[in-house]
Amino acid sequence: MGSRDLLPMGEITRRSGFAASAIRYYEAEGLIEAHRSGGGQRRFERSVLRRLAFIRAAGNVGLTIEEIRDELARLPGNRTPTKADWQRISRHWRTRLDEQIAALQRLKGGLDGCIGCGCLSLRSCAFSNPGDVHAERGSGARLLPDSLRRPHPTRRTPA
Amino acid sequence: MGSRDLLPMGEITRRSGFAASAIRYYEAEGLIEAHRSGGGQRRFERSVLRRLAFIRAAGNVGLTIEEIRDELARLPGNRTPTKADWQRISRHWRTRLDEQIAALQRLKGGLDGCIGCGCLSLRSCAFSNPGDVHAERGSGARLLPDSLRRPHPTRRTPA
DNA sequence: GTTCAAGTTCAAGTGAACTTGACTTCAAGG
DNA sequence: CCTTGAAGTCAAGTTCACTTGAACTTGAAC
Repeated sequence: MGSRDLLPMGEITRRSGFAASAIRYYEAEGLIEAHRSGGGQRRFERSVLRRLAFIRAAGNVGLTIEEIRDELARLPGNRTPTKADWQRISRHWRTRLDEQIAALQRLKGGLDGCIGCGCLSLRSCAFSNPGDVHAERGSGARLLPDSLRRPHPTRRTPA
Repeated sequence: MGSRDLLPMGEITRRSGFAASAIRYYEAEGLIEAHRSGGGQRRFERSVLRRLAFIRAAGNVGLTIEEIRDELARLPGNRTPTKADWQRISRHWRTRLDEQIAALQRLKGGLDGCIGCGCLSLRSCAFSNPGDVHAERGSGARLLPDSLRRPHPTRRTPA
């Protein structure tokens, strides 16, 4: 079937909601592919709209470009994701989401306990203990998994 | 009571878990205050440990430095947060956490519906519709509130 | 008095995910 | 042919929350 009717940039930006610069960036990063017209203009296959939808969804779930690239790389070629593809991916994302939800609920639970306690003392408040009490190497129960700990580029290993 | 026994940097870093550079940064940003010794060294009041605990907690909830500064600014001076302070703040955070949790659950719900549907077509998949269907001005149901939409510095107004 | 860990400042770097600027070129209409 | 708007490139800029490095100075202990 048709490898004809390729879509120009404008169509893609309009239908995907991404800025042209983002589209180019994704191409440069290898998340999507583009053919070229006689002059150097990009011409996209219809399937990149699906890829872009995927990218947006994955981004919303909190995957990095790197992770998204990996995930996409497992879908052979431009193939429309199969049921199996989708199930694997869904599992991945669901796990992530479950973690995030659980983390937030733990945090909220701690907060409930805190209301009106006037604490926020370093030793007793569930919100802030990572610093003082069992200080350095956070072995104890982390309230937030790294995935939610504020995507701090450099903070990674607080050293 | 003691406005004596001020704490030096090392004590603060040890007990708060923040790096010295972070402490200095927070001072520069006006989140905390410091006295100075004869030479120029910082001497902190005990209360800044509480402030730092607050900062860490707030950061974990996802507040930006800007927001934390605002919140702190409402606590008069160095006053130990009162019950009322805490209740207001807790409400604020709880709201935010509730939003975040709800958002993730909506997302997960959409994902459940998606499993095995083989969709991710731009028009039907709950995960990716913001782009295509009701395109531009996202008036429809957002799956993710801005608070979770990936703190994208520049993405703010996708323009 | 000497030593040296602990402290200081200031400028510059980091990483993620794009955007912006400063042009140049393409493609379709008149 | 000429204009116009959509598209191209490439380097550099942006935001956030810090960290890092260089180049000193302090201050508590011996």
